[in-house]
Amino acid sequence: MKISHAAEKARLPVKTVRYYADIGLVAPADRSASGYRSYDQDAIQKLIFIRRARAFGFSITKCRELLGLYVDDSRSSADVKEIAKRRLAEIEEKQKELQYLHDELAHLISACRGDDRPDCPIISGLAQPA
Amino acid sequence: MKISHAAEKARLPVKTVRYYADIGLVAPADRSASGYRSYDQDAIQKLIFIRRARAFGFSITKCRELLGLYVDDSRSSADVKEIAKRRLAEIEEKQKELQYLHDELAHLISACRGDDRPDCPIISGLAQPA
DNA sequence: TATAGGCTCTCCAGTAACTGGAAGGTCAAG
DNA sequence: CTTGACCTTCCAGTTACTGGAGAGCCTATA
Repeated sequence: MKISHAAEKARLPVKTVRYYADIGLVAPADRSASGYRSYDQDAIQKLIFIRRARAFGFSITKCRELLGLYVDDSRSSADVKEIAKRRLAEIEEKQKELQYLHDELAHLISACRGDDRPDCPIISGLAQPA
Repeated sequence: MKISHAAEKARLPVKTVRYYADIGLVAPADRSASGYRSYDQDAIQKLIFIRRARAFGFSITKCRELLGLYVDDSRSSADVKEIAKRRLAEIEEKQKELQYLHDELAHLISACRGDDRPDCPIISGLAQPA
């Protein structure tokens, strides 16, 4: 299967699939005589796996690690769980930050009349050192 | 005031302050005879403004825009409010995404026994095309 | 006065994870 | 035989810095 077909199956841009091959994340199963990358079912499955893991916010490095566990039939589920739990903690941290940001910005916005006059609590709020 | 002092006042890394000068975001008030950047109160205020806006997730481009409004005494508060509201909507969008991610990952984690055995719902969950 | 240290300068390269584009090869259809 | 859609490689750009090299400057102390 040529790259565009594989990319479509995995729902990834062709450029990205090529990039993943370049960095040795997901190698094509083979190359045609003319140098075209050729993907089989197994490679496509890995691409899908990566797309999903990326959507969960796992970095390429973590994806590499997870992919290693994915292909390793002898891995323990504890290893995977550990990585996933750390990622979950990161997500929760990000959520807290975002909530804080949201509240503060919403507060500034609600304090702003939003009229023609230059007087603006958002601007002055941002200028506060805190 | 030399750069390290200004950076400290604004609570930004020196490298970043220099970078902001390079990209024309916040220029130093002056240069010493030997070429050292010299910052005054006004420039520091702008640096603080930028740090805060960045912490709110405004991009450098948006910061430039906001800084323009910040120094422009004739701007309307409506302009600022519009930018801030768009930003708030983005934050809320991000929050929804993150919540979805959180729930799905938490679900996978809770389904995983986390023992020595290779059987792992997280891995198989990630391998699903959806 | 010499020197040591701590600052500052510029410039270059690297980060993450792609994305866009140029120049050129391949392949099937008409 | 040509057209057009695909494929290849390689280079550059994106965002917002960060690290480091190599060199200049400034001040305090021996």
